[in-house]
Amino acid sequence: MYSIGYLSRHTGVKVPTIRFYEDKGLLPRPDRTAGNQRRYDDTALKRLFFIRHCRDLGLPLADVEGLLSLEGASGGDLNQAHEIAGRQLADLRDRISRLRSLEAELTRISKACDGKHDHVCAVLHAFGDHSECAGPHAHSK
Amino acid sequence: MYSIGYLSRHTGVKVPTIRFYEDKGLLPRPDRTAGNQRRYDDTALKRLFFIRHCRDLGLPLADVEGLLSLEGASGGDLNQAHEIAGRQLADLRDRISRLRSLEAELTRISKACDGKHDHVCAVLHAFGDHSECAGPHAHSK
DNA sequence: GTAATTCCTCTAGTAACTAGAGGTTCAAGA
DNA sequence: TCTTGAACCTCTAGTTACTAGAGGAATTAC
Repeated sequence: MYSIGYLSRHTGVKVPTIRFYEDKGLLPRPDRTAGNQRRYDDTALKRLFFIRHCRDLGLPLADVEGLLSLEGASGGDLNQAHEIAGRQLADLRDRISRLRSLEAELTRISKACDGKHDHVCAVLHAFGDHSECAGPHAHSK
Repeated sequence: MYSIGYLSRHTGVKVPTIRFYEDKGLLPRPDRTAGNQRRYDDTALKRLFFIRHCRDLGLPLADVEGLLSLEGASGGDLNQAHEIAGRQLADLRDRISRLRSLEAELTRISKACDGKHDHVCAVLHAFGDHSECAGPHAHSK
């Protein structure tokens, strides 16, 4: 049986965050000691690893919950897992392409007046001037 | 003089968000009509464009505030603007590289059991298994 | 036995908005 | 001038995914 601190150290998820996941229903309520402290087993440890990995991959908690609910599912239900992975991938690619155009523009801005910024700085101007952007850029997420 | 709705339509910033920015001190409190409605001038319009552009570039509001406070500044103060642009650029590049490694992994996961997902799905397995990752990936932002 | 560490619950705060309730003002047409 | 509908007002509360802190109890190490 593991304490919450042990879980935290081994998964890299902070202690308050573990409690937060419990609150949200992502982790089942664990057994408690006589003194009311949480004690976890290996199943909980694995589940927390799973959550952490999904979060690292950028999945929102709602999707993680969806995946967790598929545990032990079979057949058609598993299409949901594929769908989540696919959706996430598309989202990721979109984010990357948008960030790349932002990178191009920031590079432009940063170089705008290298060194020689006297009285009216081109950087400030560039931040304010949308018209110089290479392409359209939606709100970054 | 422009209404808040006009500002919204012309900058693409939603009406409640404009009020929010005013609350946060990013936009000065505008004049009001006898009936207490906000009326803006061109200066406010430009300022809002500036804010929006910065937000599109991914700057947090705190940084936007910093840039706005540099208005009319000269000499050394302008280094701050460069610093913000540079910092933002570094952050962006970091995000892009992390997202790219996530993309690689999600691609792997998505292909894990194409079509043939019978009873224990590789996708679910892959989501839970950190050890198969190509490289380390910190929490995506 | 005692001291240090870890744990408990609870509230509130973060960023950057968004949504809704309930009510007022403005602008345009009849 | 009157009326109607759109746009405006303030205020509260909700969103996501945590994080921080207060005040106190339990556990662990020596």
